[in-house]
Amino acid sequence: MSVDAAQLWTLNHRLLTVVLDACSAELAELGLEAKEFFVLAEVAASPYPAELAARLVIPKASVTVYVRNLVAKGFMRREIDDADLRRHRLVLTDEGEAARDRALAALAAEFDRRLTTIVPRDRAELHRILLALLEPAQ
Amino acid sequence: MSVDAAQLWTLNHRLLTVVLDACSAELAELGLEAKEFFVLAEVAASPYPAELAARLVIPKASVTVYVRNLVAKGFMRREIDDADLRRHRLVLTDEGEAARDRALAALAAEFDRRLTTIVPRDRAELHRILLALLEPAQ
DNA sequence: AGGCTTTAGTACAATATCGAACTAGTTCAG
DNA sequence: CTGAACTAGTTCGATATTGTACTAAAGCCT
Repeated sequence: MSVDAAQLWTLNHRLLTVVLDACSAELAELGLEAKEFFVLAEVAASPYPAELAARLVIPKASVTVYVRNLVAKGFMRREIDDADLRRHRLVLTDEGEAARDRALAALAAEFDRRLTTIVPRDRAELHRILLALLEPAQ
Repeated sequence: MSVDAAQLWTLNHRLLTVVLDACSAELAELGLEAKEFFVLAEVAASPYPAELAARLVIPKASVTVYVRNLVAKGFMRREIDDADLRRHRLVLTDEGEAARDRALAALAAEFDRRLTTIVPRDRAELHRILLALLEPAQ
C-alpha cells in the first residue's frame, strides 16, 4: 500500500471536524444545531424518520428528537403517509428549504475556503475518488 | 467552481461516518468507545489534555472524562510535567499502545476495504489533496 | 379471518456531553 | 517580591443523546 489508510482516515476526519466547527456559529445564526442540520439536509432525499436514521447512521430515538425540534422551529412538518399509516412523511417548509440552502452555502463556503488552495483539477479528482469510495456501501 | 463543495463535503462526511460505524464493534471489543479512541490515537502527538482538546476540537471537560476512562482501563497514565506543575503529561501504557495500534489497524482495514476499489494512484492523489486542504488550518 | 412476525415511530429512564465556575500553578509588570 | 492576569485541569449541574420498552399498523402465513 503506497499510502497508509489509517493516516488518510485521520487526516480526512480532522478536515471535516475543523470545517464543521468553523461553520457552527453560522449554523447557530440560522437556528440550527449541527446534528439538526444533517437531518434537515437529508429530508428531501429520505423523507421518513426511519430512512433518515439509516442514512445518517444515528439512532431512531435521536431522529425523533431532531425532527421534533425542526418541526417546532417551523422548518418542516409531518404528514401521515397515505400508503402506510405508521409512517410520517416529512415535508420541508419554505423556511426549512431556505435555512437548509443557506446552511449548505455556509458549509460550502468554508470548505471552499480550503478547496481554493488546491487546483480545480484536484477538486474533480477528489470528487471522483470519494464517489468511488462510497460505492461499496450503496 | 467545477465541483460543488457542499456535495463534496456531504459525500466525504458520509464516507467517514459509515467507515467509523462499521468499525465500532471491533473498537468495542478492544474496550474503546469511538470518542475515547480519538483521544488514544492523538495522545502520542499531543500529550496534554488542553492540547488534545484543541487538536480534536472537543471541550476540555470532555477530554477530562475520556482521559479518566482511558486511565481506568489501563491504557494511559498521568504524570506531573516537570516544567509546568499545572500540566498533566499523558503517557501511553504498553496496553494503550497495543490497543491504539489494533484499533487503527481495524479502521484502516475497513477504510482499505473501500480504498481497494480505487487504483493506487488515486490513493496517493487523495492523500496529497487532503494534506493540501488541511494546510490553511495549521 | 386470526394469529405471528415485522416495521414505523415514540416515550422514558439512564447515560453521555459540555458550559461555566472553580482550584491550583505560572507569568510578568511594577 | 507581590498581586493581577493568565493557563491547565477538574468538578458540577444542566442539557443532549440514546437503549429499551412500548403502541400502532402492516405483512404474511395457514
